[in-house]
Amino acid sequence: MPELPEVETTLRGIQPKTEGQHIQKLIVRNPKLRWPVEAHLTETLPGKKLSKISRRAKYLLLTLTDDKGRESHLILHLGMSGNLRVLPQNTPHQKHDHIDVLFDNGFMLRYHDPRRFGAFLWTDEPIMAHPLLTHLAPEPLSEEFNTDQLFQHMKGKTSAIKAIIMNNRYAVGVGNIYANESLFLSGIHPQTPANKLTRAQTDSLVSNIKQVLAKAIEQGGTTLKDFLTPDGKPGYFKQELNVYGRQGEACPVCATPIVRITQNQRASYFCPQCQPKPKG
DNA sequence: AACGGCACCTGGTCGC
DNA sequence: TGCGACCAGGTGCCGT
Repeated sequence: MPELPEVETTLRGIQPKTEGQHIQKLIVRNPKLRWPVEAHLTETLPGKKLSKISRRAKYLLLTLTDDKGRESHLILHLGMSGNLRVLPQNTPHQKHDHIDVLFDNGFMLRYHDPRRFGAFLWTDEPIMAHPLLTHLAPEPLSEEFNTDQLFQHMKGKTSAIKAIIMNNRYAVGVGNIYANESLFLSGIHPQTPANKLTRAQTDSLVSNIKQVLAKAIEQGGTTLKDFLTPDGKPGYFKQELNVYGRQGEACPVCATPIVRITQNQRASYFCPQCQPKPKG
């Protein structure tokens, strides 16, 4: 499910009933996620206060504080199929409900993930020094993600622009859906070598990435099949999609049929008229 | 150093 | 109805 807007939607949904609450119990039904959920967490976490929830790229960062004021962190990732919901503690678990974090207020945070590509990691080291977080590009909705820095990165890069904006080193939060949509809005063919983009194209792309992500957040993310917000509602951005999943349909701008190709084992969708193939 | 491909999983859909 | 092939919102890691 989750690109940045879905993670942000999840964050906003779980915050009200969990932030500031004390952890009472941790239940791990299946520790086999992308990395094993450490067994000691069922003893380590109870008693700590969930003092703050934040987001870095597609990671959710849960700051925990113990009774001596010492901080530690949970690093959560939803992978391809994960979601988090806040539920009353007596809610029966279903298939793929792998982890419950129970709080003192009677609610729990439930992690559900059929494909188990997600992560549930804990660290008491400085959070931003964590190896999963150090190499990440700036937040896409911040000033630090801008034309200058992306254009700089693209110099000498022969890989396709779509691969670049989906690479955590150069842009974060942009998954397959929003990569395709941003490139469409900027009229850039997804296979264009990064070093062939003009500065004006780069400027347009940066701007459209920001706009697409911001608008998707406003709409509660994109629900393709199984993404639900923590309230159990789907995201409404799907109706805004111009090209993703629309092969054969008319381009909303020029009515040319949308084309699907495979790039780096991922589907790319584009309008061959609005996004002309680069020369050479 | 840069790049492309693989792996990790389950489940839904499609064609035969 | 069953079965195999293929597809899916991510990303760290490995080999070239």
